Amino acid sequence: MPEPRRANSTERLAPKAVVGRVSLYLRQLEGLLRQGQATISSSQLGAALGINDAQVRKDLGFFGQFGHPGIGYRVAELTPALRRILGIDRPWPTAMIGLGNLGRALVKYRGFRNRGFHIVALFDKDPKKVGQNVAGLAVRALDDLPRATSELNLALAILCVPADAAQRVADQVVACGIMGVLNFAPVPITVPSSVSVMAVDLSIQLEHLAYKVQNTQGGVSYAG
Amino acid sequence: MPEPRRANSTERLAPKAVVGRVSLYLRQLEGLLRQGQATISSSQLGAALGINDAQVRKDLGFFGQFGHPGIGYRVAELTPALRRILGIDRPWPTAMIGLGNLGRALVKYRGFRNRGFHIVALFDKDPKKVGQNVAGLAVRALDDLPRATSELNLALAILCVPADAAQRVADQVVACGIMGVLNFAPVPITVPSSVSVMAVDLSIQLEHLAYKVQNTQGGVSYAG
DNA sequence: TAGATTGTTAATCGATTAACAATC
DNA sequence: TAGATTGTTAATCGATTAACAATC
Repeated sequence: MPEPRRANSTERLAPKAVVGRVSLYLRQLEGLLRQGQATISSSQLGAALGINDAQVRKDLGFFGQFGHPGIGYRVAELTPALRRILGIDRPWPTAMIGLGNLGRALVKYRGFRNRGFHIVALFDKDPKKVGQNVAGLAVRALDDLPRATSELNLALAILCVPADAAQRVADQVVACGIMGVLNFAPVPITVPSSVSVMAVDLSIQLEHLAYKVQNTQGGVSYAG
Repeated sequence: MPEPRRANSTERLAPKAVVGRVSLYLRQLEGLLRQGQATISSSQLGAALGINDAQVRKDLGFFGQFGHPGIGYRVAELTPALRRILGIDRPWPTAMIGLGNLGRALVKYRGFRNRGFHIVALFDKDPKKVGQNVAGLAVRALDDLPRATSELNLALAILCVPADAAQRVADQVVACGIMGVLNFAPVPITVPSSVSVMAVDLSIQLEHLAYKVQNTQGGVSYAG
């Protein structure tokens, strides 16, 4: 009976860590839904992910009240609620910019389409690449970005360009009215506060891994 | 004159956030080195990255004393010190496991090799892929992993396999004695505490972006 | 020397966890 | 009802920032 109450209209953006965990909860719930499990408690949901039960409740509490005391959370109820919160209850027409190795691979990557991120236009600066076909889409010139943005209603852009081009391209993206950028270039980009950016810095991840391996007890060196 | 003093022998693993920022400092310093700048203060270094000067000093202080009061940090001194701290002052022979779109792209990606991560062996379960050549390396069967690990001294593995294979492959990787895993599979993997894992979850990043775009003032919808 | 800047301690801020009344 | 579990407040823990003596 209790329709999940409206989220907090105070509308503060949730902390990064909270949003990341909500994505994990959602994945877990999608699995439970497939398995046909009807309800789950915060402690069960947390245990599966190594997260404290109070944390699970607090995280969800950030967005509203979704649980049933004595029962837990109804999987069929919480799952769509979290999809709505994350904004993946609808498609996101997305541009891929930069079709080097990484860009081409991500265009073909299934994981994005599955979550509603539809790559519908490809752009590259290199005239030799323009016109090429990648996964059924023709690569466009970067100049074509403003027109394509309005025609295709592009909302997001994935940036897979070299470091020295990243800021310039980001400026073009912003000028077109695109509101979100996933930045794979190994350099931070600056955008107006109305535009959202998430950076995926692969080298930094790998450096962090090297640090951990080097400093985990037992050491690493074969020479030791 | 003051050779950077030995790092904290107490050897606690630095917090994730600290290590991430140290990677950023290093990149910044490498740029300064190329430009020939001799010294930099914590406030200058921080300003370039939007980080508080006290934070910069505290982060570096975690690993030792590298600065010179009244002067700042000598670029030519701090740069190699940070490389050593992160463990990228030497090559890391790395295996790529799973040669779908993402795996193949990452094998060709220059950013890894530049930082000392040398992908020297490729593995896939699919017999049709075994023997194929990717970027000059022949794809091996997964069964070949133990032998290749000792022959090539493999220290790290990059996992680009589907979700349902991730844990099984991780177990094989651990059994071979590989000490670090960069996991691109959209599912957390469990490994012994002596093994390090960094997860790169592309869908979670994109979901976070959708959340931010949806909840940033001004909204997003064309219907609004 | 005077000015600049570090390394580090103390103060602040934010995030996680514990505890428990309210509720099914 | 008794047992389970939520939502939320208070307590704890950790990370960031401010402040400043020490130093070049």
